[in-house]
Amino acid sequence: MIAKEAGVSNGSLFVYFDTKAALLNELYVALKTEMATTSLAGLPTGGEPREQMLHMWTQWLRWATADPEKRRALAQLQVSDDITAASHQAVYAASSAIADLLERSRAGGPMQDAPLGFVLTLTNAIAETTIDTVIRDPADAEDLILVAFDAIWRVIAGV
Amino acid sequence: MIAKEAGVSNGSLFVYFDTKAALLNELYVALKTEMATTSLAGLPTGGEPREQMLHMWTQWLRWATADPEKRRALAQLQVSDDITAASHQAVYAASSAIADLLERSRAGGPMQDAPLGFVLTLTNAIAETTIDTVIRDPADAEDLILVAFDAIWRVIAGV
Amino acid sequence: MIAKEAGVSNGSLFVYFDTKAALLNELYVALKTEMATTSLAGLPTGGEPREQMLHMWTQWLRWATADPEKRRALAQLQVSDDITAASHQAVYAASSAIADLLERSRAGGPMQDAPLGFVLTLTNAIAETTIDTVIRDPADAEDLILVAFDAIWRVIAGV
Amino acid sequence: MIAKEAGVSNGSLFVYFDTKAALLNELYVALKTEMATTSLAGLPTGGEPREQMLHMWTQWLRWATADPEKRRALAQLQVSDDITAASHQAVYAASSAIADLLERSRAGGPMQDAPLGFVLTLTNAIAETTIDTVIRDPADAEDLILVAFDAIWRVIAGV
DNA sequence: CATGAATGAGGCTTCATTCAT
DNA sequence: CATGAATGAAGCCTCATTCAT
Repeated sequence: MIAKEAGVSNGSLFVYFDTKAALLNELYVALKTEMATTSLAGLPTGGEPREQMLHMWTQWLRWATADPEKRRALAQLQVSDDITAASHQAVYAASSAIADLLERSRAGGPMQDAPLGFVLTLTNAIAETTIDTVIRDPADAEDLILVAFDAIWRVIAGV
Repeated sequence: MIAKEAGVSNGSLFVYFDTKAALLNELYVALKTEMATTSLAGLPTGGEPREQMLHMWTQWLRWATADPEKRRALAQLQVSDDITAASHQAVYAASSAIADLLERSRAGGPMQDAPLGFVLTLTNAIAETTIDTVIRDPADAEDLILVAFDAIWRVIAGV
Repeated sequence: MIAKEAGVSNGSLFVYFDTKAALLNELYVALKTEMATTSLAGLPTGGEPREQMLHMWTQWLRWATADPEKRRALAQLQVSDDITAASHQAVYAASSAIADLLERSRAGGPMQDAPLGFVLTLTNAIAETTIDTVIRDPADAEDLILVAFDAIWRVIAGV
Repeated sequence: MIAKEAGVSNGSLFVYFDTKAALLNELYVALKTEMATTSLAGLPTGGEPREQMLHMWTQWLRWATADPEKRRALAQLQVSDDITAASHQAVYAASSAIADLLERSRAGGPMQDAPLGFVLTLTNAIAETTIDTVIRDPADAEDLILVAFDAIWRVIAGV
């Protein structure tokens, strides 16, 4: 199915990926990296953490809701047995700019002593829940995105 | 594999479940229902919403962390194409007591106008993130559970 | 499927038939016997062979076209590996009255020296072809039945 | 069983045939086409219809009796639910030369007004009955084939 | 005698992978 | 490097049959 969708022969897949799992892992890392890159594009430098977070948040949700298939793929890859710890680690590394932003945002807040990885996955989980809700019912997307941002900000910064 | 694990013949599976998908759907609903029931067991009646939420939260996390395999199964079932809308609906119905508690908890707070379903899935997502983190590294479970509870409470009640 | 159609449990089938093949054989013999009996009912005694044949022919086609499912079942049973030589023999025996009629009909004709079994199966084949055609397109049934009778009579009696 | 007989792996079957039914349909059309082609090979052009029919008849029976397994396969395929209307149609189309011959043969005879398809299946049925009889008891094959030809000729041309 | 749960062999099909061209 | 035929293990499911109740 992947070969057909890509318009190549099934054999060609194995020229570039040793196994199916290898392909899935690369896809996973690529999608997550794309997501991180897109979310951080044009981040207002020198701005307040909250302003920067809002910027990232908006782009993040826009990216994911614009392409529900990618979102759906990620949802399944994230829990798949095929994705190795190395891939998860690579994603974590590719998210360092986001981690930095979270680090600055939580400074002095109730989450300042939690493991950073926890704060990151928490943010991720809230974003994905919001995305799924928006995809399922795009009616009040604008409102929901803001409500969700206030929520995540309360989680991280506490205000 | 399921048949062997269950100690019955493969054919016997199909005496009770018409298809593999039917089995998965029943399992999904059963696990989620068990989770909801367990979380709500012994809920202090007449207590404050926050106190009740904390009770639920604690039991929820205890249930999930006590049985990582169930948690892992749920993680994959939740995003599986095999789970029908009817099953998701059944789970939603079985979660009405939790929904009630959330409804009371968010009264007057920043989430009071959001769709209840969104608040429910958000709570779920935060819980699962916490669970996964605890399972992966059970060292500081106690702390993390409380930190996470404060976070979810900020999300819902805003304080 | 047979059990459900019959409104009994699957187990009950095996109270009356040792194997599925046994059931099919009994069904085959029963259907063929019913067909023979019906075809010969009210045969004008003392009439000319041609008159008797026409009588049989008409009733035969009527029986088969009235119940296409039985016809279809017979078509498949006839070529099934499950039907034993004994069953085929039993059908042959149950068709003795038809055989007698054929014997009288072919006397002095071009088929008088052929094996009687061949004449019988030939008659059968022509009847079934006619039946299938009538079932598929019942429009000109009356005409076709007569045209076919003339044909079979030419085969047997040669006129 | 088919794969083993063919000396290929089971999976290879599905490289060439999407389903088992597709294979059976192709086999059915191929066998019938082979039969038609063989029967008509070397047809004496410009001869009398009767002479041509006899030629076809002889080759037809020779082909079928020479390979009882093919005959047996056809007997079951012909009544199988797996064979589609399209396949039956394809066979009909591949039999057009036979149909032509039948058309010429019945001109002015008692079958001239019957549906051509009926005459075709009738001829087929008589041939198959003859074949089965010959296969079962090859002793007097020569005689039977001629007796049967006279019969089919009486059916079609009436003489 | 009737039932229906239990069984396991077998059937059709998919699919990840290999490899000769 | 690209292809696609070939493979065979594995997967889901059906079904004839058995047997305890």
